[in-house]
Amino acid sequence: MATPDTRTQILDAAEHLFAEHGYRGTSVRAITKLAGANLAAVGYHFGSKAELMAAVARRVIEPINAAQCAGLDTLLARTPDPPVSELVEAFAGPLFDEMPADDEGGARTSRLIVTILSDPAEEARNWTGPAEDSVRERYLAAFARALPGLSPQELRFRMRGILAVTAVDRLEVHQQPSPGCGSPAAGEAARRWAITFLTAAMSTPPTRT
Amino acid sequence: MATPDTRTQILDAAEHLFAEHGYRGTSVRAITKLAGANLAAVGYHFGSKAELMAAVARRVIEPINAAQCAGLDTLLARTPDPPVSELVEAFAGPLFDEMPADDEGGARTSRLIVTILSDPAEEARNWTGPAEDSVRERYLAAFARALPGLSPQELRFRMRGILAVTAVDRLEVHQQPSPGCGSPAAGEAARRWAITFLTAAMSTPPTRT
DNA sequence: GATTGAGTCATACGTTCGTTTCATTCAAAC
DNA sequence: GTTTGAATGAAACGAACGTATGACTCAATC
Repeated sequence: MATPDTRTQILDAAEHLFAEHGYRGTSVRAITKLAGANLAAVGYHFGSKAELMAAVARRVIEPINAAQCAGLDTLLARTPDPPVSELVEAFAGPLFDEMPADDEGGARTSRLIVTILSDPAEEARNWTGPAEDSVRERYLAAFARALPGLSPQELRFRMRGILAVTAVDRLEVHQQPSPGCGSPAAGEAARRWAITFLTAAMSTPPTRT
Repeated sequence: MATPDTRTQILDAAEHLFAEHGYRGTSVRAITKLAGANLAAVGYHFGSKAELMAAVARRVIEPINAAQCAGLDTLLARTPDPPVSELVEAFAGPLFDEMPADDEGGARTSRLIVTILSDPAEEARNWTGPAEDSVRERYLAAFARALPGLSPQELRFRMRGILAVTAVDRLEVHQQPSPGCGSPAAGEAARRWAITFLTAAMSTPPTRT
């Protein structure tokens, strides 16, 4: 295979290192060294370290967002009121598809997503575009129809729960791998466990006030 | 009130800044400046920045662990088989009690716990002692009795879910505060939402295999 | 063959970092 | 009054950081 251009190699190296050590724990020098590129290449291709981080985040999030969007389209084409379980699967499924437990790239991706969501450095989080908000708002509306009587605040809380469970699960799988996990079967099992767990949580009646 | 000694003031300042900017995003100079102490005081009282972080983490986690432990003791003193909902409350409750959304110290604490759990810096991660593992194992056993038929792997998955939901919820509250959140009422609401959400998720039958 | 411009390179700049050193302070012990 | 030792203070260390600069390479264009 032809070696990719410098820009791509920097993106790959940055994705690897940002995922493992976070934004502040990764130096431009380490990135360019791993990429086999010159130190100044980051400035030339991306402008700054922060903009490189944004590019890395976009490249990872975009396919997940697209899959979530397409999944919702498919559901809504069939019925205007999809059941909770199918909404959960359409939303959480792509998070598993894009970070399979059985290949190394998936491990990096899951770790990187946690970084993007929780890194204390603002540079790691200030990258989201309108596309991401749009998808979340669409799911929010669909869940609101499927769960009448749930206050908007509690619904928001539950949607955060979906992200939390999927992201943190994938994180721990690779931080302290247990025997047998990492196989394709284990990845598929985790996916179904998550759907079970989250469908039950989302479907439960509103908290009595 | 008498001004606390330098050591305590450094701990307070470090807790504040580590919570807000993470381990790598906080400099010893910023800590000592906020504490009104000399730069060398950190080295003198704690040895290094990493050991200061460990001291901060211990001070925050210990009361939570103790409360989780005591809560389980109380339940088990009443019945050898507590219901899932009460186990969930005993486990997740202290996480909310120790980080109330309505006071500033609680806000700091919640952010700090997320830092401890997820900061990419190695110095912030590998600090948990055997006491923390012990409590988790005890809850694991109690949940296993309350949820017969659930495989150990799926139970582990669900326990991770509890931590994920509580931690990430408290994180986002302070990352993008929405109007009205931060009030005592909102903090109490989040606590009850979490119990509802997690009890339903934990109680659901095992995934069909 | 001269020109151009994107890309790469070595290098340096100014800053900030964690840590160390050594002098100084000051209340308690002798 | 002298000694002692914990605590603090001012200053400096070397290393690593993100970024900027200017020269060089080299295929494409004229």
